[in-house]
Amino acid sequence: MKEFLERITEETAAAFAALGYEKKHGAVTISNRPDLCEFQCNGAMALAKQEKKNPLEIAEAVAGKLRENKDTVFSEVSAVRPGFLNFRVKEAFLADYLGEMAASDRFGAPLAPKKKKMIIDYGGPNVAKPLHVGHLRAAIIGESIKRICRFAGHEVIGDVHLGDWGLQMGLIITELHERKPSLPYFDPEFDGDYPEDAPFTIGELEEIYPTASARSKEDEAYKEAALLATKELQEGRRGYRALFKHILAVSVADLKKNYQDLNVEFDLWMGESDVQELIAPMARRLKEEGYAYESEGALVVDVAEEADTKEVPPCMILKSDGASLYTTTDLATLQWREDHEKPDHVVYVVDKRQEMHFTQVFRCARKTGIVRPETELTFIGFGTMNGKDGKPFKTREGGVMRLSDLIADIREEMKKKILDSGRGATEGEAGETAKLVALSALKYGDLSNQAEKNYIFDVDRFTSFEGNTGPYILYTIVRIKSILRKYRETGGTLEGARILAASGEGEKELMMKAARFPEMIRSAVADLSPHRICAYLYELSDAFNHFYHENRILAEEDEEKKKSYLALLVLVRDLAEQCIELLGFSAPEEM
RNA sequence: GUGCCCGUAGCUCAGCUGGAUAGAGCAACGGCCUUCUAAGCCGUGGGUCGGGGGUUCGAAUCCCUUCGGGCACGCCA
Repeated sequence: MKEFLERITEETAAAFAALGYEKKHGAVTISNRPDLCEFQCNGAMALAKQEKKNPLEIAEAVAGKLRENKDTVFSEVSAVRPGFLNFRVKEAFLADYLGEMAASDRFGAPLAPKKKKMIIDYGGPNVAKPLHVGHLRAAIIGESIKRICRFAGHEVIGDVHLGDWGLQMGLIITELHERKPSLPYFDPEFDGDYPEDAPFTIGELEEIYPTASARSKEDEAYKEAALLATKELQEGRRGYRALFKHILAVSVADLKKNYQDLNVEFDLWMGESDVQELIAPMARRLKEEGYAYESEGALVVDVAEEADTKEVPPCMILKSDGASLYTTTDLATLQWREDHEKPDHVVYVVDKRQEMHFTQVFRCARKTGIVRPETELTFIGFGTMNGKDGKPFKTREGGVMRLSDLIADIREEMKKKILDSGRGATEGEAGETAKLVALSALKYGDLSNQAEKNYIFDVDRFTSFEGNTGPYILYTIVRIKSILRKYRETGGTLEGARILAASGEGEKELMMKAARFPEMIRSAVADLSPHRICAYLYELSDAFNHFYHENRILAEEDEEKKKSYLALLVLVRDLAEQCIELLGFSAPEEM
């Protein structure tokens, strides 16, 4: 189905065309002066410049043409001062449009013209290290973008892309060796089966790594040992590979639990270690085919382009000591994806400070044919999460905050508020509701800011139940659900209910907001921008709350009208729940 | 040094391809609960859109310049 503005624009465009002007001048937009009109068209002014005519005369001619049409969607058309065309639409037309939306399984939202296979890379956690707030934005934004793309009709794979290779593994192995030297993993002579259970818990693992990391900075011999262990692991030493598998398994189980708390789900749990065997052949090929050459001892590929306004350094494939780096693994990962998934589009949701790195990787991948020429590669860089002081977010003690602690704090805060609200929730109910509300606070707080900008992470503000927050959105949905429930409980049925032409102002406002859902989705999909959805959701909620205070829905005596109100509520509830689903959280029945 | 991003109300942020009086939320103040969840609603006060030029009938929006802040610039990830 067509978007609401498209429908209206068809009519104005036809009027422009009938007068011998280009159709494009008929573009209608939402009014920025709601006191004067609902919609406006500014085309007459642009046209006047081009035709060297009086804009008001053109506007008046168009208005006249529009008034000739008896089946018009407009209830009011006027041409005003410099050359604006102002409109109001017929309530019945609006109601019919909403009826169509309600009957559509996707509320009239457009499907992407061409279905793509996409991979969204938005994890990046390190094995053996707890998730911290630095991983929060990638998870929240990436998850939402994944859902948005799926809603647009694409086939989407979410990839966690674990950091599971490198020195950190050697450090853990070395520290473990010190603590439990008798384990069979360290005995080069051992050729039996290693134990199935890991010789450590996630708690120990999370303590072992920082300890080892700190010690390696002071103890040269220790560091040497760690480097050696890393090398031996990479060369396939049997006991170390077995330990590595344990570390990975224990860590991944814990990560999954953490991501689950965020309502974030990955389809692919690949990591850097999975592409290691691709590196050597890849480097060899690039060298043989003349893409890569030696520079200052390292193997590099030039990726600078003539149009560059800044210097783009060569893309480094191998360090001068022959070791791989971040770039290498990312290229190998693209290679793996090409080989196994053949995606049409790969999207990276990563801290924006890594933009240069991805520019290099993308160019190198294209130049060397690691990806096909038609494969789209997109970098979505998000800004830093700062504390109230405007500096990167830290705990009160100045350390890095663990994600699990942050979530627990917010849940606790929410639970307290729910119990204090005096709505009679039990301890257990409050706890469950608090989980949903906490998630809405956290995610909405993040997504309502534009991803690419830095933002102030203010727990007090996000967990506040007032204003433009996740809890406010949920509260609005819960209110609607409550009314619908009450109606059902008193034996009401919505059989045959349909949305009638609005009779009140708040009602029409709400209906106009609802009608904008399809165009909002289109732009959110086009820009991969969850922030658009938040803005819409807030406006929709706001419009509903106005309507709610203006009308006593269940007490409405006109039965047809009451049913129409309720049908509208069903649509608004469904739209709002579709929106929060795309943002990655959900609403309780009561709160 | 080179390049990118940001600068809008006391605070946190919207403002789409330039349009008619720059919008929200918080904070402040004043109202509205015997009636569908007051976690709400209504109202009041608060802005030379960092500064200066320019393009245009019209600029927060486009161009130039300047100041202030952030970030990135081959062997970390």
